[in-house]
Amino acid sequence: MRILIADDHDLVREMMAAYLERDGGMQVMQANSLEAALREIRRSGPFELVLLDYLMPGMRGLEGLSAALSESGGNPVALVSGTAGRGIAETALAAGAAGFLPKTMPARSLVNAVRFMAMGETYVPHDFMVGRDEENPSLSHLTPRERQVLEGLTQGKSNKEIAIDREIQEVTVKLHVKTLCRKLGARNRTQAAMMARDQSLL
Amino acid sequence: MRILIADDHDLVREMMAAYLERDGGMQVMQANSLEAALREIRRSGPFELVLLDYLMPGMRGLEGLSAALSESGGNPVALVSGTAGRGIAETALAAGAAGFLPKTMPARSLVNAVRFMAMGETYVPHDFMVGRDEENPSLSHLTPRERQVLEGLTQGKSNKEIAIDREIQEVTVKLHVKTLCRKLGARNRTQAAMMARDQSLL
DNA sequence: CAGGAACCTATCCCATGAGATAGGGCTGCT
DNA sequence: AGCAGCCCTATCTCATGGGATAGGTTCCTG
Repeated sequence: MRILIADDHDLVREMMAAYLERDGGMQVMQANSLEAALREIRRSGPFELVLLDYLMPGMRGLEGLSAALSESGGNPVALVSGTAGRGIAETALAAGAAGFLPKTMPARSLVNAVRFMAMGETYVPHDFMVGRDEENPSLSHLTPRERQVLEGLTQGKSNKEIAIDREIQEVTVKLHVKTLCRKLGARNRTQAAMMARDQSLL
Repeated sequence: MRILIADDHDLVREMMAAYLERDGGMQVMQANSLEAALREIRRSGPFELVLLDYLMPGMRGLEGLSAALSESGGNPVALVSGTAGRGIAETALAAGAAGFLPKTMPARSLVNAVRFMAMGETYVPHDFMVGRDEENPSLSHLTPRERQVLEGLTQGKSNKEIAIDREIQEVTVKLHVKTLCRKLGARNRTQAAMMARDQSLL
């Protein structure tokens, strides 16, 4: 079985590769950025599974996932992350990911999960999706525009800057900021930005 | 050689343990939180080296490091982190850490680094500390008060709230915010907060 | 077609943040 | 004593953010 692991944390990636090769008998290729991963997919053909780290140079949220999906033409692509919460996981699956592997999962489940996904199934740890539904905002209730505005907030931009970026009026940005803060339970833009960053909502 | 790895990312920790046992011939104990690590140190005696993940339940910045250091009585304790920058590394070494291992380091260096630190030496990847000195703020130029205010900013607090917390006037907080933003190169409070969080300055 | 959802805009109002300027007090160092 | 650095405060601008209300569009779905 040929798979590709893309993660900029050399330590983690190389150890995962060693583990999957030794305990899973797989052939593992590696890349340390999204760009390198795409190049590898183009170069050495389709993989039975591609694992992408969620926080990696070039990923830009879930854009990288889409890029990898279209590049690997039908073959499964899954996300790996140490920090992202269910909000990300849900969005990733909706965007076509084959699965989501939190780094808090036990190592012994890894080989099975990889095999499972390579067979075309969708894998998410059971205990990862259950639990708090209301308690955890999970940004799933944010509209696309609100997400864009929130992205601007995380970059410390002013309403005016965001308005220019998105080509809308400043008042409209204010509206989105207000509703987005309400949905997230934040008292102001800074808190909203920190929550987004903390929970890796974006 | 007996070492202890404490990391809440089961996947990463278990694979590191497997790697060090197989390729390094070491005996590796594990813990998934600071508390568990301290318990393990007390229970199964001193280790030749303890590896602590920087972001782990109970760590509270570098408090966890100090706790582990005093608990393991003279034996070396090192930090591992995927996100922290040189600001943290410097502070950690100053606080008595035996070394700092970024997760971006190559896996093959790991065994050597561990052996090195277990012998009482201090290990930090060379390419990690060099380079940008001015470019990277590293918060070392912030005064104690400014750090406290920055902490408030990362919690999304208003100037008034911070003023009450620290028992100073609101105007004074504004002054600190202004100078702190200048030092960090941030254009506003939100950017300053995000920079602090990004680089794990706090 | 009616209703909902998401989006956009406008106009007010008040609170807050950002910035400049000008002090005074304290500490530690030379 | 003089200086520098840090901390605190005051007063005064202007810009920005936060919030309410009201009304408009488009698109999709029952």
